[in-house]
Amino acid sequence: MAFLLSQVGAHAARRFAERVSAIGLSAPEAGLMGQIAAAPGISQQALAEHVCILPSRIVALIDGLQAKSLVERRASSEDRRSYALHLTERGRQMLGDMWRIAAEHEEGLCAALSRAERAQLAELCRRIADQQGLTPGVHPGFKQL
Amino acid sequence: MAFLLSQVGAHAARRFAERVSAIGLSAPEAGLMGQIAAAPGISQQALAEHVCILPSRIVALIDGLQAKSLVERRASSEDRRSYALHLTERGRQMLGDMWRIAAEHEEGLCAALSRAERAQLAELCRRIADQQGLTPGVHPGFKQL
DNA sequence: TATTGTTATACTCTATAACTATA
DNA sequence: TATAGTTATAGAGTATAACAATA
Repeated sequence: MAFLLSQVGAHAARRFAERVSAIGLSAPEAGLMGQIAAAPGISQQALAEHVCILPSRIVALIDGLQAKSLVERRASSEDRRSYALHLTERGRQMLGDMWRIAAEHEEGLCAALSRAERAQLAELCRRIADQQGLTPGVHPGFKQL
Repeated sequence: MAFLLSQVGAHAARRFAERVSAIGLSAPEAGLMGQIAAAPGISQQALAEHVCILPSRIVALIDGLQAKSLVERRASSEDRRSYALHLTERGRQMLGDMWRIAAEHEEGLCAALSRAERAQLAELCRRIADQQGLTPGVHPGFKQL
């Protein structure tokens, strides 16, 4: 059963990655944009700690998002060492597309289940996630150790 | 919800990998040993196709398992190009340990759920897996394209 | 002295193509 | 000519350490 969960989960992640690649995003990029939207002005270090990615990887990911004009690094007012990360207008539009794609993905993935069954599945997964200490909204795919 | 599934699934995979590493196996190695046990004498090509790993990666994985004396490559009687893969006696013992670890893992992962709820979760996941065309026992973690 | 962002580096995983020996 | 196994190689992803600017 643990295998089954892992199997379905990996399949879901893979299909989502395929879908968002259509708008030029990788899954980690999409996840990071969601986190920045949820905490505008966050620093790279704080973001790295929150999603458990190494700071060196954050740099590369933000570089990519900045090159696509989806995220901007603003100078922080308090600490001249750090940046305040924000989505650009284009980034916000892209995030909207991303959520539309996520909804389609969800619909496709759960096609075999009724609404009631989907709610039931969500509740069981949520109970496991809570008990296992998973941070809501943070994918363990990025996690060292 | 798709995200939740992927999150819990990735967590499950990660914890399993940590657990089997205690007996010196990686998760792909453990999976491959299970497949060989289920189809003794299978060739590397057939194995590669079945689990959707590239033949070149199979070579490296089987090299590793052979170096640990868990798998042996016997000469095929029909086709001198191909090998027939078998678990060694030590490999069978190791697979037993692996199943014990998998059972512990399952118990730990589902600690938040009652027996009835686990069965319910398994059934819902199985329905998704069937409808999505996932091969039972084959993890999409190894899958190109 | 410690911290933020960054670069350099290494190791694994994954993917492609080319080679060899058989068929 | 096609196939099984193999090798070489290149590209991601991930981890470590070290560096410059600032605190």
